[in-house]
Amino acid sequence: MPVKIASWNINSVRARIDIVERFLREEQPDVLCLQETKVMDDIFPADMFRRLGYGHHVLNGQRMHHGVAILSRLPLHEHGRHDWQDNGEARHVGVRLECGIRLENVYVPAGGDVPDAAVNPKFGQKLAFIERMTRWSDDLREPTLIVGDFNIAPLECDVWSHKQLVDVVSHTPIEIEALGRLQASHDWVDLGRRFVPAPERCFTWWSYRSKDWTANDRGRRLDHMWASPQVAAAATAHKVHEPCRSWLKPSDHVPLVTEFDL
DNA sequence: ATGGCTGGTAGAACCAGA
Repeated sequence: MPVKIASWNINSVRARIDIVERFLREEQPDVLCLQETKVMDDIFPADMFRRLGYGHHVLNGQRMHHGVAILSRLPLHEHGRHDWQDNGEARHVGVRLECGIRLENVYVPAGGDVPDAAVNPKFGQKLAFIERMTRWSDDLREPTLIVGDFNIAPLECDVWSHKQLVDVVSHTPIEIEALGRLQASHDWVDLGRRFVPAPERCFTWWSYRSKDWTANDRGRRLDHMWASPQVAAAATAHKVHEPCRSWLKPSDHVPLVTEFDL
């Protein structure tokens, strides 16, 4: 059975509701995972999703910041949410699809400005989040797809300039090593690089601060979809939906879309 | 010229993102 799964850091689902609708109409994913919804569950803009046939909602939101959501045309069964920072922030929710696979939607902390846990606690929290995810992943035995904003660009070709970003949070060696341990803990397959082999350009985020994001293309690959080996084997197509970065009032991230034959 | 912008919330000479 073909299943199409999308993931998008939306940077406020209320501010972005019109382009989310456009994306659903044009792309027709079966399941949409959102990060940075920035809204409490009781005022989540659920009507648009229901109107378009996405009647199954699993929400883990909070006021102002963070927040994740899974909207689906297929039945979902929530199986849990982890607080991998142990500080109450809403950054994960997991569901099971009826075809059997688990789907985990995660928003890894950005980590602040200074890549030194001694002077910047947010950086330490980011590393702790990844380490706790790794312990969770160690024990995982079911076929799983984990998607979201990992806030780490692991490969040299995942940023516009490795040399200029090597000391910038999101591309530092210590973060990349932590992400590598997470990947090794379950033999996770990086679907982005399965379908777009390195060193081909594959950015998913461009700063708002550039007047024209296309002009110098200073992007990073911060968003990812990782699959258990047997789920990865069922993937038939994958893309980064770059045009969304030019839509009206865009998010600074663009969606990832993967098709499976499950 | 990688912070130059943006959203939420308050009503900011704010905070946070990455």
